[in-house]
Amino acid sequence: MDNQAAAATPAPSTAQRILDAAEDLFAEKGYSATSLGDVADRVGIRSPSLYNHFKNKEALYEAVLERLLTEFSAPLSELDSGPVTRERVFYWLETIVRQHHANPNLARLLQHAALSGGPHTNALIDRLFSPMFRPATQIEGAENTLIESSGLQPWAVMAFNNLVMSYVTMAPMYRDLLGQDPFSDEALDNQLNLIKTLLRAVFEYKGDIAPGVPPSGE
Amino acid sequence: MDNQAAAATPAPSTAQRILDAAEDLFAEKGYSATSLGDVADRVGIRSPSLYNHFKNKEALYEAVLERLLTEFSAPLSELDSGPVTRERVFYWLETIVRQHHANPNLARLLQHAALSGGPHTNALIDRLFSPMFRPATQIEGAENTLIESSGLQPWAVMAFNNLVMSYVTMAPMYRDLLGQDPFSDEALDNQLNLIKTLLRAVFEYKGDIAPGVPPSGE
DNA sequence: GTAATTGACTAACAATCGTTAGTATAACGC
DNA sequence: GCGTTATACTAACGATTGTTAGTCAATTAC
Repeated sequence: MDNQAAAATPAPSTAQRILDAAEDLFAEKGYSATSLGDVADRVGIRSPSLYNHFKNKEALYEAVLERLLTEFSAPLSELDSGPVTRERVFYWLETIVRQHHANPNLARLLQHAALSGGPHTNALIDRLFSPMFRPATQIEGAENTLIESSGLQPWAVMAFNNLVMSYVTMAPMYRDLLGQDPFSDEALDNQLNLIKTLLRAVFEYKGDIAPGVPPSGE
Repeated sequence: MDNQAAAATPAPSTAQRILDAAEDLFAEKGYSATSLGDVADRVGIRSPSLYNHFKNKEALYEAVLERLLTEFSAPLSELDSGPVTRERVFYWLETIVRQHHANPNLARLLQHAALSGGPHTNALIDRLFSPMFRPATQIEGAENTLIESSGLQPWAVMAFNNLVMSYVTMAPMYRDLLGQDPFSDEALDNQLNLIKTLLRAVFEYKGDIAPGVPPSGE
């Protein structure tokens, strides 16, 4: 009768179940469009009972955010030290892609925050993005690539990050457009393939910086 | 006294001013987080007066969407016919970038719709994205590039589109991160430079498809 | 000039929101 | 066993929401 298998994943506490429900709803609808009644309904309790676990809606949101940020920053913390080789950049990108596939909610929450430009944005920026822009960051052996030598590096870093995150935030649209589950293993492979190919192209491209193309027709 | 200069841009009607205000607010906060009171305040009227111009909130939203879609589809309609050359792909990308810089609201509205996966999404998809995936679309002279030959083409098309749109939807974050106005002329040049460089790298890259990088550290 | 239409307004509604107060029940400490 | 704590509940609040009804001044039609 004792469920040792379930002991590995013990029955989640009410607070955790509230966090789970709130995370999904905040990520889908955003802060103000998510009602505490919706959260409570998903948990199977009444909305005033939420106040036994969180001070108010704002505190619940911040708890959701905190849990997501620690979840996402953990696997990447090991990259903080040591030289930044090309291989580590690839590994870093692949890790991020897999993380966002495993849990799309952080990207969605971040996108909501960025759109509304609310006060939540700053905390997100500091925790997630600022580490990407440490001044000493330069990729070994990439001194003369198009990105490094053209002053576009921070833009390029953001671009690749956006590539990963927008895939997640646009996922419902991908589903309708391409007719397949954007979170399937096959889709994950496709995205990894594409994004690594783009990164390789950037690293190995030896041509000039885009000189501009005459906008007139043929 | 007659203002001939103003005749070129005649005083906008109340309906237009409502559309302008609603467009900004829907794009910033999303549908349900935007109240008709906010819209009315921006126009300088009371919220019930909105009903003299639009049937209800939903109709106002759809009118905003309709105006944006026609505004954005017009400059690109000329690309519907004729062969798809590389130069035309560059021109198409540059046009899209410039459009979204001139008015970021469509991208933001689209991002809100995609996140919430609401019923508005389908109309947006059909009008904006489906033309990108006409079956006969193949880029002249690109038969053997990495994108064309690897079955990644629709993914790549979406990736480049996401690159453009996520720049806009993440603009507030760019402002705080990079410390400059993401919609300045200089920033526009930077983004155009980066995105064209990426596209050139994709077109001219002759290496293999990403073979995967051993994820183990050094 | 008068009638009709437009478009603003105020007042008010039902619903929903976040939140508080007060109560009851089950579990836990000693 | 008993008091304490934790956590669920119902009832109710003030505020805000989208929306309707009805009024009134200004513009337009003839």
